[in-house]
Amino acid sequence: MTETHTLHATFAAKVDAVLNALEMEGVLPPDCPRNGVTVEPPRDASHGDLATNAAMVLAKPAKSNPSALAEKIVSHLTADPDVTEAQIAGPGFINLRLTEDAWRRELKAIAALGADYGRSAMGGGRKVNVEFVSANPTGPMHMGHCRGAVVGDALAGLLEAAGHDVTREYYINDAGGQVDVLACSAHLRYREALGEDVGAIPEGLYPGDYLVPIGKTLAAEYGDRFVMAPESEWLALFRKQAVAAMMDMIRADLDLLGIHHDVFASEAELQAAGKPEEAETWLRARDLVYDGVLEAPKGKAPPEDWEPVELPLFRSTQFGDDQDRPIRKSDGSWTYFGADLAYHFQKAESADALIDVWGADHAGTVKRIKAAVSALTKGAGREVPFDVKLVQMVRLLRAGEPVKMSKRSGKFVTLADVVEEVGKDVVRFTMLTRKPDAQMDFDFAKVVEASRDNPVFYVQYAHARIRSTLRKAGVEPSADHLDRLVEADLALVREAAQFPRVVESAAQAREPHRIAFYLSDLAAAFHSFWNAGNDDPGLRIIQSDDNTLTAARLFMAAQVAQVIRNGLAILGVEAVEEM
RNA sequence: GCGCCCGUAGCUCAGCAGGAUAGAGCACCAGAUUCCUAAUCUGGGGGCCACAGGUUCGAAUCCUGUCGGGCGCACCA
Repeated sequence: MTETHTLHATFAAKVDAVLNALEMEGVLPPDCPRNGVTVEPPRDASHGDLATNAAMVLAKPAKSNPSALAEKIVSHLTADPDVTEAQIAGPGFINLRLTEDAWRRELKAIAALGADYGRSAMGGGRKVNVEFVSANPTGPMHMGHCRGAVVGDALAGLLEAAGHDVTREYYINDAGGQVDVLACSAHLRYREALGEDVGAIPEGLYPGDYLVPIGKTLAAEYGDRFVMAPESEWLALFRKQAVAAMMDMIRADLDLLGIHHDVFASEAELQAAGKPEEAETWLRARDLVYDGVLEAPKGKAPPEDWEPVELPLFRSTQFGDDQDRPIRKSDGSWTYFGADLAYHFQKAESADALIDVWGADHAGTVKRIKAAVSALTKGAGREVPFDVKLVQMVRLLRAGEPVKMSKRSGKFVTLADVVEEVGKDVVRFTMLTRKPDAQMDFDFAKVVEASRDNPVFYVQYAHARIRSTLRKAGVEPSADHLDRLVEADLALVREAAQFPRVVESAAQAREPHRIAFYLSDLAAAFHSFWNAGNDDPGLRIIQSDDNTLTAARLFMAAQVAQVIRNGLAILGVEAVEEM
């Protein structure tokens, strides 16, 4: 816990200590649960620096009323040398005002911790597996994958910052029908590479040009031996090579976004290792899998080829799902779900918690997989918490007009195109400026706009302003005379000092977008401070006739920049030095 | 028909697992540049938090129902 000596953490601990003392005095009952107690800045800054709801939350268990309990808490808190004022307000809030010195010390703490300021030990080194992207290995990444990729990676970064041991994982769906189609498409390109006129790519195969180089590679390697050969001779081979080539492309696309997975897990290898059979045997032994016939879909006209078939079904209805779900197809091969439950069980063996980041179009499958993971891990004697984060679709716009895409022709906007046009940092930050479960628009024109309503720019601009001032000042930042700082400076320090608790609460909620919103707030506080220097020259950072004040201001500003940099780093965005 | 997500200012969205008078940006109106980046800032108007009940000291937040929008509904991943 060495890295949590920040002001917010310190005061949370102090309130906790007061509650301990009250417990000793018999005011509070022993072992009273305190999870509802918060210590955070009040919504209205005029109320003070910090506020706690402890008296309201604990009044009932203490068999007292909020204001009476608050009085007792306040009498302890006023004894603290860092507290100048402790007042009871509203229904029982306790508002604290801290000494200016406490904030000056926090400024030094930011400097001392540097890039580590904001890191937390909250996670206690728990192992969290975050599976994200997991795009089918049948082509390059397109914008549909982008948001999940960024949100997943930023979530992983956030959990790391909050003290978790994070594994970034990608599940390669290399065992289903789609990769057979890929292999057939590659075979066509292979024939084409050998000089055959294949004409238009038939319906049902992947038409994209990206398969042309695969065909050439296969032609160079195997000559014409597979041109007339039956599918059974080349399918597995072509599938393997095509998938490998697709994964190289996908890895390159992810690299453009600065995303690097620790583990790439293959569905085909999982099946080859017999993992789904193991899971099935286990589930059958507990009557969680049985052979049954599903009813035709209700409400809508059933598909033309629908027919009742007996399949091995997982009892997901026991866990709130609409119907039981097949784990094998009628030909005996595994369904996606059948393999996926075994895969999640495998992941759970080496993790304390699992998180999947999925596109919202898979929302309908959340219940069954959560049910299966719960059943399997509980059955193994160690239930592993499992969370599915759904990210909504992104609508691509160009100056307000939807960007047209045609799936049939294989023409879609690739991730590489977008990154090339607007840059990695813009893509990443923009994807995090909306909570993931709301649809969002991504407008090529707006995201590169240099204005207040573009948060990417706005935050970067604040950082660049500070850095360029530091370069131009001609005075070294110094903490020697922080007593020269005035209220306007300290207001900025208070905002910067929120960072550690923002990281913790964002990590707890598993919502990286909160970091992005906080950075916008901090940037706004800085721009406001900067412009205050227009009206009052005494508030400018550089005071040509006063080197000690300049040095103190530079020190303060440098720490604001540090916090912006640290926040951006969690999101995987680089801070710029100038604009 | 069923399930999931969503409904907050004219527009785009926050709202920190129930807290104080619901916030920001855009747009609109009025202002600030002999000065470290005005690519910015200051002030103003603008709200039945879709609607109706419920839970409690207290609800935009939790529960139920209604209305409205999006997505998904057999061996596709």
